[in-house]
Amino acid sequence: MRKMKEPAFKRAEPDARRQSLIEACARVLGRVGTAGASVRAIAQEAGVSPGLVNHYFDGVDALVAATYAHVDGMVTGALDAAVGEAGPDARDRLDAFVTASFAPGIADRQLLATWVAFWGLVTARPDIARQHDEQYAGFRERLEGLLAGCGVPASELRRAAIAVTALVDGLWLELCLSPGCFAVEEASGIARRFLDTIVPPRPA
Amino acid sequence: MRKMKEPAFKRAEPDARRQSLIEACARVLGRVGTAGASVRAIAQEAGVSPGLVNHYFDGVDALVAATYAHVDGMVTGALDAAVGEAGPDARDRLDAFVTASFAPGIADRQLLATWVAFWGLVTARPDIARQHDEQYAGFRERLEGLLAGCGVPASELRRAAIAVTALVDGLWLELCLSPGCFAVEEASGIARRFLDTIVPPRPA
DNA sequence: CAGCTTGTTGAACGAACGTACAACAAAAGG
DNA sequence: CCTTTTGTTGTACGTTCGTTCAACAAGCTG
Repeated sequence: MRKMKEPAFKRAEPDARRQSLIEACARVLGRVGTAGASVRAIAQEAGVSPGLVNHYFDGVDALVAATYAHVDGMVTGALDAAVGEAGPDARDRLDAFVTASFAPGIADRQLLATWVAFWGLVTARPDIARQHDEQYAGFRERLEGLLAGCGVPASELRRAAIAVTALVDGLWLELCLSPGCFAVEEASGIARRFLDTIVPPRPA
Repeated sequence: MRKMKEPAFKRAEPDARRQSLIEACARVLGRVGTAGASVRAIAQEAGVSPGLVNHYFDGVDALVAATYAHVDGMVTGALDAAVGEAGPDARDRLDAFVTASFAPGIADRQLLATWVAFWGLVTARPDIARQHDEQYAGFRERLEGLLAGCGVPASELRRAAIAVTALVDGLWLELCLSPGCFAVEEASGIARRFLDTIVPPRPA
């Protein structure tokens, strides 16, 4: 029987390889936390050699930033999908948005690890702080659209979006950090009740 | 002129030394972030030799955990002081509590750095997760007391405390991460308005 | 099949890390 | 003043880190 010489490695398109490194980074962050997310650990998780990380990213920080952007995009996609499935009613769409924020896979400790790693860079790196500003503004803008659809007056739109974002983020954070403290249903119940206080009642 | 031989170092009581190391750790975390908070950097900040850190703490993680506990105690003290200065009215005291959460020195990026470093340990270390559970429960309990004083019924106390904590934490977090996005006054305004919706109106 | 392009490897390097420990000296007691 | 105690030092060790780069091979081209 002839021994087939297997290829030592497979080539990949730059974008695909970048993607696989990002996903490996997210997995490592979720498993061992910020401290253990070294170039070597991430490369091993992705099944490639350590040198490849520096070939695609300027150091671990840049990879973490890219991972944050990617995970943020995934979350945004999941929330948009939930809004899309909610039907035409504006309030139903808003409720779907906040409820999906606490769904399993979103309110997840492993996901939080990516956020925490990113926040850890904000303190010392102005460019990372700017990236956070932009993505946070994007999230708020999305929420402003949903709130406007529910009849929140334009003059209060900004304040309402900041408030809802803060409440959802705070609930999400504690849900990730202390999953046993309160249930997902409690979180979405609290958020919905809060929405009742800032959204005009729907016409009966 | 006789040259005085200055002492090469000064001894300190164990508690005082521990305290100075904790404060040095907080300063280093605030300046260079989680990644740069090494044993050597913290020891240099405290003006002592590197070996002393391991003499008082079982590694950097334990020091970070102790720093978190210390900073949490300082914040609690500041909030309690604000409540104490607020006078006898229950609602005034509650307002003082949440307003003080956004005061300069509390909503501070350097303070956030300690929190982020601590959160980074929660993912991988169950004992750290338990410590977070306890301190978070303590914060919530304190808030439940203030809410009860305002006439929030006992059956809703738990839910209300979770909600207020989440909103305050969410506002505090974004205030630290993106100080330019909205003002401190906006944050406390949002929080007070939220309190109006869960606290029974005071008797006129 | 030969040649070229380039994604990928893996070792090598210096720097920084956590840890341990023997030597030292400051403070206290006699 | 001498002895004891112990907080503190500073070095040394082994490990792990990020980074670099010459060599290699996979896959395309002709």
